[in-house]
This record gives sequence, C-alpha cells and structure tokens, in this order.
Amino acid sequence: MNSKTEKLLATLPIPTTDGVFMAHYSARGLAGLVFPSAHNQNKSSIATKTLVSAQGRRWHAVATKALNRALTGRVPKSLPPLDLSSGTAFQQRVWNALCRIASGETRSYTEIATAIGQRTAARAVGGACGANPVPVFVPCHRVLAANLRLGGFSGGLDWKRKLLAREGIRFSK
DNA sequence: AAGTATCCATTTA
DNA sequence: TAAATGGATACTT
Repeated sequence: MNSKTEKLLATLPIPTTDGVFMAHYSARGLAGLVFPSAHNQNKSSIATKTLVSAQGRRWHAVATKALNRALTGRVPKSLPPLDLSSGTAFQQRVWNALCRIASGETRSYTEIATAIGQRTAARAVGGACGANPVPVFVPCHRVLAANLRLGGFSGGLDWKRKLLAREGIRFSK
C-alpha cells in the first residue's frame, strides 16, 4: 500500500446486469472499482450522494455508461479519468501497459514484464495486476499465463472467465 | 503431468 | 531487515 493515497471524495453504486459495483472517486478521478458482493449490494450509499460535486457526477455518469458497455462486450466510448496515484511506480508502469492492450487481445505476464523492461519480472507483474484498483477499465483480465492458460484473478476467476468470454477471447484450461 | 528452481515487488513479522 | 507471499515460468524428471 501507499501512505500518500489520495483521499476519497465519494463512493457511488453502479448498477449493472451483473450486480451493483461500487465506484470510489478521488479529486483526480475514478480511484477504485469494486465487484458486486453481498457487502455492497445492500449497503446504502445515499449519504454520500448529496456530497458529490458536479464534476464527480459527470465522472460517475461516464463511468456508469462505460462499465455497462464493457460488461456487454462493447468498447466504452469514453472513460472517466482514472486516478492510479495510489500505486507504486512499478505498479503504475504495469497498469499503464495493461491499458494498451486492445479489447479482444491478450498478453501473457511475461509479455507485460518485457514491455516495461523487466523480462524476468512476470511474477511481480502478477502481483501488480492483483493490486489494480480499477478492474475492467484497467484490463487486468486480458493478461493470461503462458500458453493462454487462465492463471489467476484476485477478484475471482469466474469474473475473469466472464469478462474474457464477453470480449470474445478464447483461452485454454 | 508433476516436481523443482528461480523470478521480483510487496507485505508482514 | 528477514521471511513469506503471490493472478509466473522454464526446466527437469
């Protein structure tokens, strides 16, 4: 973790056909996205709603639309600004590399490692992927292990399979 | 198809 | 600081 993490301004729900995601916003943009869970399904977030700035509402509108598009296998027309300042330098390099993977494409952990100039750091790349605060938009799910094996996924392998399937990506095992 | 050795940033003790 | 821990890989049975 990082001590100079940007303070969160609001947490808003994003309803989708797959459940209610939770979006965390900082002053810089979307700083976190959480998969639906029993925890946030019932949780009322109405309290924070009235505190959101006009800019925050705008970001949230964009994020909501983008997430719903992404979950239905379409490419989002536009994304809200992402605040990845909470990550270490290494993690930000990895996340940045992930954002360059086009929808429908995949890379291996080694390829990402090579892309950021550390061919042997595949394992560390895996760690950075797991630390990704904004899944889906930062496409950590498009990273497969060597030979297109599935590998792992912090947010649950079911999600990884589902996201890949909706982008028309094929993988083995 | 399993085991083993080595990889590297982060976390935890 | 040192040891443990992952969304790994490549090499060796």
